[in-house]
Amino acid sequence: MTDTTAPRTARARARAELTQEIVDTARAHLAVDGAAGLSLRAVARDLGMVSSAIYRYFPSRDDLLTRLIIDAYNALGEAAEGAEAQVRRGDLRGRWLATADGVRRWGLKHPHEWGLLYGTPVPGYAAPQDTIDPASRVTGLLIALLAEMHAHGAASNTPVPKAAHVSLTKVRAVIPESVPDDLIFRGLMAWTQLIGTVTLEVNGQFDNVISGMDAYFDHVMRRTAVSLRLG
Amino acid sequence: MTDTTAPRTARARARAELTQEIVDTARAHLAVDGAAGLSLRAVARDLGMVSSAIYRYFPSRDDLLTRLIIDAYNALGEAAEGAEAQVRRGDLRGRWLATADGVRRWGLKHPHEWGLLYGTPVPGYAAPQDTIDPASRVTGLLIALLAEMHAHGAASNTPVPKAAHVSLTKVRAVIPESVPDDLIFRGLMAWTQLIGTVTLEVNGQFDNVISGMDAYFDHVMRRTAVSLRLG
DNA sequence: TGTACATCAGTGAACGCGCGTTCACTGATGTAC
DNA sequence: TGTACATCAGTGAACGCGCGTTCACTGATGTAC
Repeated sequence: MTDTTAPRTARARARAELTQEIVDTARAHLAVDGAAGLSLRAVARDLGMVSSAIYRYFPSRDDLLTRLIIDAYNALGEAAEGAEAQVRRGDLRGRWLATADGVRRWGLKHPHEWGLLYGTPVPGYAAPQDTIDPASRVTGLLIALLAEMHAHGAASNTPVPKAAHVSLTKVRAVIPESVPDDLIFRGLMAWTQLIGTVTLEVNGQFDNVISGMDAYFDHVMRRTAVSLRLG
Repeated sequence: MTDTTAPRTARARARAELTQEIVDTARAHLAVDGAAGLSLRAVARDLGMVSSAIYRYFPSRDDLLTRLIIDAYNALGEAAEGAEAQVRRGDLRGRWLATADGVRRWGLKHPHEWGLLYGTPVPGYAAPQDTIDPASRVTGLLIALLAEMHAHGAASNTPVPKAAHVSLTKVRAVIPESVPDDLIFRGLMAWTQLIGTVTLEVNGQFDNVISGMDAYFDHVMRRTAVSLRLG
């Protein structure tokens, strides 16, 4: 009857629970006030603790912020993966559209967390190494798609100028070697179109420009699918 | 010998100069600390005034911020227009590339001002009407290009689904009627690609992904030109 | 051209607020024998 | 199973900081006659 993975002692269990409560409360504050307005004292107040007590759980405000960023990347990753997983594996275009839709939905639901990931960096905060893995989880989906597209013989071998080829050196480290330059460019541009469209929408830049963002986004992502040769 | 447009009295002249000094100092602070860190007291300190003196020039911090936003839109507009004006009028593709390059250069030179325009909105700040005109100055260039493209007979009349057509209702108010839906979508997507790429670069999202952003950006904008049918 | 009054810029003190972080402490929980 | 000591969570006070904004005031500049 013992929970094998659960923390053994009551103290450890309480600690895990309270840590989670702190993170949840902080996330709620983030959703209302944005990253700049996130305050340890306010979080402590909400939990009925004294502000210094937080320091038993997080050594500083920045560490709490890091935790929120990691959680946000994972939540976005899960949302995208979940949406993408609904689609028949062979339907590459459908998988792209589902990923895009999942990403957008999550972003609209969590605008301030979106800002934390893709918006203006928080002044004075430098993201540590720990955020890299969760961050790449989201892009992993797209890379998998590109690899499959290539394997299924997508006609996308147009050569690319030398300078443009060289600019891909770093990104090649995380993409299967066989994927040609041309396809990588299409992928990066599709990715930028997706993140850019959602960011502009979240920030309200389309407010007086587009009527009916759902239809607009859908059509834009269909066109992007075409440019990915998934049309 | 009288300056016809200049303010008449010494007082008015001093006022105009100091107002400008306040704005310049504030912009310098913005460049270092970002919008959230912009403080009236710090600006006053730099100018050797007492903090309350600022209120003779700007009724509140938000009004100063509004002024900075308007100036930034105008500066970006000028940078883009200046770059675009160098190109022979008939060379539509060259004009697009020059515009893109001008926009990027300005963004990289003024990352925090870029963030003010296209980044996460400043918490608690609502942009007033006065910012609309300067904001549309930047997009005006692209709209002019689209109109000329159409006039020069760009083949871009592929019909667009009903829902997508409807989503363009608002934007149609600022675009010549003759420009077809298909071309508007190409334009909006090119715009998003441009703003998105610069935003991601300014925020450091390409740091461990792309080596040689100049070449990357150039190639991406050439491809975008192709998708605009300027290839 | 000179005087009287109105306008305005800048001062200095104050209000009221919130923040991150440190530190010595009490009392409860966990561990080793 | 019971006791002695070590670990840890949470307290409350304090440090030192910065902020936006208001207000009564002085002294200089501008305007009307």
